[in-house]
Amino acid sequence: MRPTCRTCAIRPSAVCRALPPEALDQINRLSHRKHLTAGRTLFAAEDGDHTVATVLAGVAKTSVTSADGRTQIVGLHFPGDFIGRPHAAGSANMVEAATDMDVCLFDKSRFEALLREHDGLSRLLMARMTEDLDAARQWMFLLGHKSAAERLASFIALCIDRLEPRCGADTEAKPASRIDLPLSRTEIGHFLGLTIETVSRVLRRLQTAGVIEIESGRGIRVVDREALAATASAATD
Amino acid sequence: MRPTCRTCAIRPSAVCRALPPEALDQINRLSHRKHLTAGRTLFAAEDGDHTVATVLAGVAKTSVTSADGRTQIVGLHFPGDFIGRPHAAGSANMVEAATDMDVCLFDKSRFEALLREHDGLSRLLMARMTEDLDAARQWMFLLGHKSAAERLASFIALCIDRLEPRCGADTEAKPASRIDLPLSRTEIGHFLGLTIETVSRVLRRLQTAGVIEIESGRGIRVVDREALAATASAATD
DNA sequence: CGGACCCTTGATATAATTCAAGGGCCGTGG
DNA sequence: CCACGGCCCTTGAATTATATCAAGGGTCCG
Repeated sequence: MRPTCRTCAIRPSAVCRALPPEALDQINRLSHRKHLTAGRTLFAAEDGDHTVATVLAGVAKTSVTSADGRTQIVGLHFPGDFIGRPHAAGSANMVEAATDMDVCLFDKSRFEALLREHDGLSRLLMARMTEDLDAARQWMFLLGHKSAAERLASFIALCIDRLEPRCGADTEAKPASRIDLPLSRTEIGHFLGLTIETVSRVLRRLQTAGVIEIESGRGIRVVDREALAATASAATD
Repeated sequence: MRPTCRTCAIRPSAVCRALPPEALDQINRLSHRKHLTAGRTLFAAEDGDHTVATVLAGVAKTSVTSADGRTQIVGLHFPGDFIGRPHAAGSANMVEAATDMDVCLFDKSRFEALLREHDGLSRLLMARMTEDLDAARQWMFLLGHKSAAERLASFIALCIDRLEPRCGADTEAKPASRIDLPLSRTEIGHFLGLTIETVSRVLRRLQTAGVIEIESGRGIRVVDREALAATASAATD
C-alpha cells in the first residue's frame, strides 16, 4: 500500500501538521514521495527551483561554494524539516542528500496556494523559518568563536539531538547513545570550518578523553553526555 | 508636522510597501516612530518581545553571547530592514542600536493581524526572511573559510552597499565613495570572528595596499572598488 | 590482487591570537 | 587653560591553534 498523508509517520513533526484533517486528501494528491541515494542533488544552484520538500528520513545538506572551490555546509535538514523557498527566488546554494533519504515533494506554486488557503500553515512555516535563522546564527557563533573541540562536540550533540531514536515519552536518563554521523569526515570539516585532519584528530582526542567512542566509520557512541555538553558549552542557548 | 506612513521615505524599501494605499492610514495608527541613541537595546534577550520594527535610519545589530562572555554579532539591520519574529517565540538574542537610529515600531500581535489581512505583506515578509537566511549563510561561509583580509573587505563592501547614499538612478561609475562604518573596531571583530588587533592591522594593510583610506575614527573611503571586491572575493554569490 | 577511497597520524608552517605597551581624542574638573 | 583619566585604537613581540604537507593504513569492490 502506498503511504499516504493520513498514515505519514513524520507528519506530527512536519509543517503539514498545521493542516486540518479535511485537507489531508488534498495535500496527498499534491505531494509525492521520492527516495534519494546519498550524494544525489535535491535542488541544484541555478535551478529554477520549482519544488519544496519535507524530509521524511535521512539527512540533507545545504552548501555554499566559492569560485575557488572552498565549500561551507550552511545547513543540515533532518526528518521533519522543511526545505524550500516559498514566495522567494531560487538561491545559488545547493541542496544534496547527505545520506540515503526519503523526501516528500510539493510543486512550489501549489504549495504557495496552500499557504494562502491555510493560515495555520503559513504561520507555522514562518515560525520554522525563524528557527532556521536562529540555528544559522547559533552556527555563526560556533564558526566565529568556538575551538575545534567545541565545534565537534556541538556537532555531535546536534546529531544526537536530531537523530537519536526517541523511546516514546521517555525523558529518563539515556546512559550511552549511539548514532551514525550523517556526514563524512570531509563534510564535517566543511560544516565546522575545519580541515579533515583536524576533525580526525579532535575526534580521537574526544575518544581518549572518554567522552565518545568511535566505531568503525561513521558510527559513534556517546559515553559521557555531560562531558559532551560541557565541551560543546558556550551558548547553545 | 509628524511624519506619517504616507510621507515615509523608506516605505518603498520596507515591507510596508506591500500594503495597498488604502491601508496606509490604518498602519499609521498602529505604528509609532522612536529615536534610539547608539548602544540602546531594542529587543532584550529574555524579553517578552511584543514588538516588531522597521529600521528607518541608522544600523542595529543582533548578537549572540555565550555564558563565558564571548560575543558574536550575527546580523546587521540597515534602513528598510524588518526586525522581529512574527508567529515565533522570542529568542535569546539581543538587538541593539549600533549607531543612533530611528525605528518604526508595531505591536507584534497587531502586526500578525495585518499579516493575516494582507496576503501581499505576508508574502513579502517571507521573502525577506529567506533573504535574511541567505545572508546568514553567506556569513557562515565567511566565518568558516575566509581570511582576515577577505572578511574585512566583505564587511566594507556590505556597508558600502547598504549605506552609501544612492544618487538617484545613478548606475554610473562611482569613483571614490566614503561612509562611516556603523561599528566600532571591537564590534567589527565580533561580527567577523576576529580580535580587535587583527581588525586594526588588516585595515591598515588594506590602506597600505591602496584599497581604502582610513579617516579618523569610523570614516572610511574606498579608493579602489575593484580591488575591494577582489579581496572580498570568494562567493558573494 | 590491485586500486580507489577515506580516514588517521606525524612533522612543519603560518595566520591569527594573546600579551604588552603606547598614542590620540574627549570630556571633566581643578 | 591645562591636567587627568577613560576609552578606543594602533603597533610590536611572542605564542598557539589549526592548516598544510606528507605518508601510511584500513576497507570495500571489481
